Amino acid sequence: MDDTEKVGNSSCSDGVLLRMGLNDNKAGMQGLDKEKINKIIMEATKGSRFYENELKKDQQVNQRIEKMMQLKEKITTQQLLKAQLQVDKLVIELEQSRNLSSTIVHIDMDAFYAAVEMRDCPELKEKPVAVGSMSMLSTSNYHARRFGVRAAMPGFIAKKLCPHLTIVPLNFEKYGKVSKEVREILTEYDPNFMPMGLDEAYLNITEHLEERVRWPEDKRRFFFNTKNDTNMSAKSNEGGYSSPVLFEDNTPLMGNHPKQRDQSVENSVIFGTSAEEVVKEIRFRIEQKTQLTASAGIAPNVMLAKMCSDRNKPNGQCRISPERRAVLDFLRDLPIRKVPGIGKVTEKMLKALGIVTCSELYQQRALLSLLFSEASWRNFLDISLGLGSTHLEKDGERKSMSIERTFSEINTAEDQYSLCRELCRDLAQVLQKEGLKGKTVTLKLKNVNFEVKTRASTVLSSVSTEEEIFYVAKDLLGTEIDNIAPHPLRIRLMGVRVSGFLSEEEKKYHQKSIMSFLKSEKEIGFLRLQPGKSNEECFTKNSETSPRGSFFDKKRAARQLSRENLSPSETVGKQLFHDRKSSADFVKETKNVTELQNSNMSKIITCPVCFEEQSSNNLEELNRHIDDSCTEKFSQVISDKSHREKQLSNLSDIARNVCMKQCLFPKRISKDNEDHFEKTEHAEETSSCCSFEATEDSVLVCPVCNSKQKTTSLVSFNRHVDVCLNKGLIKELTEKKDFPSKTYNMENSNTVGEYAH
DNA sequence: CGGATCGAC
DNA sequence: CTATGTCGATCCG
Repeated sequence: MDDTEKVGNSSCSDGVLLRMGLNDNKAGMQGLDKEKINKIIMEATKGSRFYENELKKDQQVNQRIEKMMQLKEKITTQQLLKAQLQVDKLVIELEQSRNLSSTIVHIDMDAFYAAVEMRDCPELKEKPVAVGSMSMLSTSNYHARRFGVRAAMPGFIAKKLCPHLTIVPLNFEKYGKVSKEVREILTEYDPNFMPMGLDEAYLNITEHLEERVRWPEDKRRFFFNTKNDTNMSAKSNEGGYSSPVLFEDNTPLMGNHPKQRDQSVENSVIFGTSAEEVVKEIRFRIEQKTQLTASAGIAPNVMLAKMCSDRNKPNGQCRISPERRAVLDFLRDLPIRKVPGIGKVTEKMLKALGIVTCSELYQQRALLSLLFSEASWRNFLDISLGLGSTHLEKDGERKSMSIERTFSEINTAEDQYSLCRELCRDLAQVLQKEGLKGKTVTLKLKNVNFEVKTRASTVLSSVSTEEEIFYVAKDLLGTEIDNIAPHPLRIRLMGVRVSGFLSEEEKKYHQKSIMSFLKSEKEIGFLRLQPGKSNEECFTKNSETSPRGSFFDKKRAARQLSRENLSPSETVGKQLFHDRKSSADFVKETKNVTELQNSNMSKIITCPVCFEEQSSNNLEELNRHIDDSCTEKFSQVISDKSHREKQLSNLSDIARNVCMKQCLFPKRISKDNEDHFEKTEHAEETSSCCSFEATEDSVLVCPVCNSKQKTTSLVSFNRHVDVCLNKGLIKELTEKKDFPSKTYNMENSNTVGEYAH
């Protein structure tokens, strides 16, 4: 959305509020200047709980900056030199991998929600308009922006800035429809285009361009929608901008092709075959179809395309030609805040280091590699080189699903619990619609002082129904209520999230193991932990002898849990208030369940492991089902292998193979004498799948320094390998005489890049 | 794993 | 009166 335009100047200590107000004020136009805007905002804000919290957050950021500056002081020129060598070696690699062959387009509808509302209500056309409510605005039109009215600003403050502002409530259904119309156009240019919200999308038009050169003119001819003509020209004048005829942007619409000025058909236009022409065509068609304008960016990668579309909005487009030089020129004076992924906080931190533009980001690359995490400074480096993804990766599987609501203060436990239940119910509904179950439930609370807390709990088996989610969430909530007692918990927001879904891969693995399990006992020899004995015997034995933390203990815990959870849903529903479960209560509940089971009432029982409702109330049958579920659960544990393989993919190539082998076939060089279950010994010999369990306490050898690493986790092992790799790299760089040929100079280290100064 | 934070729409 | 809702990523303990 073009109205999400990043604003903010958070470098000054009182910058908290500035981010809401800054606005270029076109000279001579009706509106307010920055100073006035900030004054009004400040008056409306100061003293509020919200403001106090903003100040608090701001101080936290300042502390982070202080820490960073202290770290910076400790850096020696030696360290900086080493870092420079290391980073610049990487720069060379990155530079070699630069790929300019794709054409990525970013389409961004102008002030989308506001534009739709204005289109549908001519009354609004000449007025300042915002979409949202008195408490929060989603967007504003350009007229309103001149008063400092922007997205993410509460409506009541916007009203103070601009008393004539019309606030239109959100109407997502309508925006969805319009969005769909736009997408129908986009899909013709890239069937795999990637929508980002309702008003933005990325397209990879590389293939389209290849085909298009062979297209006859007729395929590139489009007609004006004469019916909407008047409407349309009014539209491109949105907010009083005296902009022009369609496509009077940076380049003339018709380009140089003589044939493009086709007069034979009065009300049609023919577009050329270049990327610019394609994008003009897209914008033309969008406007003809929806009466709304869009801005666009064309560039060799996603990041650049996004920044590019920002350049000439509204109703304009911009292209970075696929040349290294053009990319670097574009970036040279570009403020880092314009870069997607760089927000208010990062901007402020970098500003503390004197970094404002992308070229400055490049100049400080060595320093940044010492002050920031690997992921961060690598990202900074990519940004300053103008590197980004050259294709559109379809987003992966969903990782979490959540729901949250803001309300006026709620401070009684009773209301809080019923609210929590309601959230769980609504969440369960959408969760089940997508057929998802997750193992982690997170409760989010925001108190009346705007302080946010999250509390999570991971359970053994995936949850998805209202009851299951609430069962976990209510305890999290209870703990928070208890923690603050005797004060009441005064909240203004509550949210519930479920995460930890089985990935598609895991689902398949899971399914497969169930299938083979059901198919025949013989075929699942790998599951059998002790040859010659049945699985059941194995499980029972281990559940008695295995050390704490094992799956079998968890199973037992699950059974315990089941006694609480087995109560039929109505009971669970009633037991909710103030049930911090005194042991007496617990006994009562348990007793109820026992009675229930003994009686022959036909109630629905929920399996504590798989959480499926069981029609039978025969205890034996139920227990058998629970055992089966546990077996299933066990195969899930095995399938965790794929997780670790994913982690391994983060390792360097050299390290990965070694590590992979060792993880799959761990060689136990030494081990503590405690906590070894027999199971793993057997498992190691019989199957690599089971042996994975044993990896936790095995010894890995660093593929770089060859020393034995006793790891408790792959993460720390990875860290060690990384350190070793870095050491090796520095050594290599300092020892090699032929590389680099130039001497590195701290002050002026532009040996690789091309930024001036 | 859990919690906080950042950033995007 | 009155400062969103949802999601993914990352960092740290």
